[in-house]
Amino acid sequence: MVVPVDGTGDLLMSAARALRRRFATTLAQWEITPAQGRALRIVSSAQEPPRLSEIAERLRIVPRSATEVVDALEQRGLVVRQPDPGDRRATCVVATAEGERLAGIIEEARSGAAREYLSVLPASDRRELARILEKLVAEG
Amino acid sequence: MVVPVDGTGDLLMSAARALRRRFATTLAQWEITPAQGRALRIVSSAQEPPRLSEIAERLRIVPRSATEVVDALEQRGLVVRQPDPGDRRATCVVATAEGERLAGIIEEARSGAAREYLSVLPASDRRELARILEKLVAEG
DNA sequence: TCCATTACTGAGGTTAGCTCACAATGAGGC
DNA sequence: GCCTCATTGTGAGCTAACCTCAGTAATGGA
Repeated sequence: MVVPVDGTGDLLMSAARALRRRFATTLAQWEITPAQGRALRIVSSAQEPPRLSEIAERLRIVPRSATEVVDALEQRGLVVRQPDPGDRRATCVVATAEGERLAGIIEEARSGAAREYLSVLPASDRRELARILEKLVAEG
Repeated sequence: MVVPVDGTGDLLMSAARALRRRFATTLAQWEITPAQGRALRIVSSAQEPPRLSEIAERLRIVPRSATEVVDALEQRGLVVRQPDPGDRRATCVVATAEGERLAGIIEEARSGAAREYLSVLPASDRRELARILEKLVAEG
């Protein structure tokens, strides 16, 4: 029998899983899949309208699959495709007003869920956690 | 445009994602799916051989699907089904010697990946991180 | 005895990913 | 200018891993 070593890695995964579940339930309210949510976030938070291939890259899926994610968002009126002015092969994806609005709501829900989840920690621990994770993410 | 608030929640998710990716690549070596890996872990780390329905519950899948996960593990000689001595309707799943061996190897890979990933932090930060996450997971 | 529980099986659906092929476009060499 | 090759998005079709629903069989408990 393998003795479970409940190491820091497992704790990290557990905490992230708990947070993801909380967030997923709120996300389900808008009948939006995780990939669609991430894509909308990418589109609405970008300085320049990202190309479809860039969205694919950031979602870590192949471009062909990103096409469908964007299709879904476009069908719901959250984004529109626009020809890239600099390269007529490419299409840029921009958020509509409605898309921006929903992205804002979702962002709020996301940060709300995180705030709530982390609220069991004293402020000093929260600061400490943020500092350490920042270092970890930056280096790793 | 939604301004991304790179809060602690996002950092937590990023760190976990990075860790999962590292681990997934090593896991793929044994041609084992994530669900199979988790099931094997459940089986090999349990005090008592878990029932199929318990495995399903812990994997958060329906029993019908757990049957197939266990089928796959059984076909590869990693686990065997045994009638539950206390309730002959139920079947318990126990790891074979080979299953225990593989579970140990995977566990080692998992903790190795975590150790490597966390190694960019000084020891004091690692301790602090473990302490805080422990509290977070316990409370949340 | 009768009903609930536990698991297995088969059929069929859904979802989110994948590859392959192709048309349109861009870009560099001659 | 033209030829060739790379890039970009997408249609067609596949797969893996879930799901539901319906049915069988054995067992447990009131």
